[in-house]
Amino acid sequence: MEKPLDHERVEKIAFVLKTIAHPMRVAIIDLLNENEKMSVNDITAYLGLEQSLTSHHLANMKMKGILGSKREGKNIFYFLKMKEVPGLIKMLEDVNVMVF
Amino acid sequence: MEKPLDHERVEKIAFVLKTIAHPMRVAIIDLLNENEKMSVNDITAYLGLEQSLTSHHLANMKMKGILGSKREGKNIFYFLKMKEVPGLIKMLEDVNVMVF
DNA sequence: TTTTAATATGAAAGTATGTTCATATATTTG
DNA sequence: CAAATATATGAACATACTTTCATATTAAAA
Repeated sequence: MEKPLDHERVEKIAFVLKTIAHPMRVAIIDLLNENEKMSVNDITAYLGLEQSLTSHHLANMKMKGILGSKREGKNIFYFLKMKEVPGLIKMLEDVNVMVF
Repeated sequence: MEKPLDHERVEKIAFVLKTIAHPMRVAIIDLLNENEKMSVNDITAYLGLEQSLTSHHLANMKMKGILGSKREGKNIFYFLKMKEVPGLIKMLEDVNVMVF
């Protein structure tokens, strides 16, 4: 039997989960898992969102260490930085939720 | 290259993530991963919470299919129901979050 | 050097989530 | 059956998160 997680770990785990626990964020992460890097415009267009909303979500995930970004001329490309994250989503890919 | 997740899947994944994205919930899940089943009292005592707060969290996770419960006399025991969930936490066990 | 394209930012509004408190319900025990 | 124990519930409040909107910034192109 393993030791229970200590308080700090629990906080960190919840922090990461909270950061990605939103449909738009999951979609963005999935996209970036398949594309290495994408501009804000591409993501916005691909997901059919509003520019500034996409930007807010990206900035938030970047601030929290999930994503990174890099300017290339007029564009800013975002990419996955926290390697554990796509795995989480993969693990839930076939999850079955009755409440839906 | 894999197909992007469809809208419904994204929603379901986010739904599960949202349900567990809270330190108390992570701790409860971790506890139930190591104990098969636990009474509300045990969980409350173990985590040092308030009875009714524990109860609210448990009820919420049960309603959403993460946990199940079973009465045994005076006690009600909760247990893990959604098998994918402990794996998510395991996957983040050693995650490193700079913002902290 | 003005205009256009791409992205960011901040504040306000809207919505959802977590917590507390007081009380209800169910089960066992004396 | 009255008291005690274990758990649930609902409403009020507090806090956090998401979205929108208007505007700022940066870089490229005309």
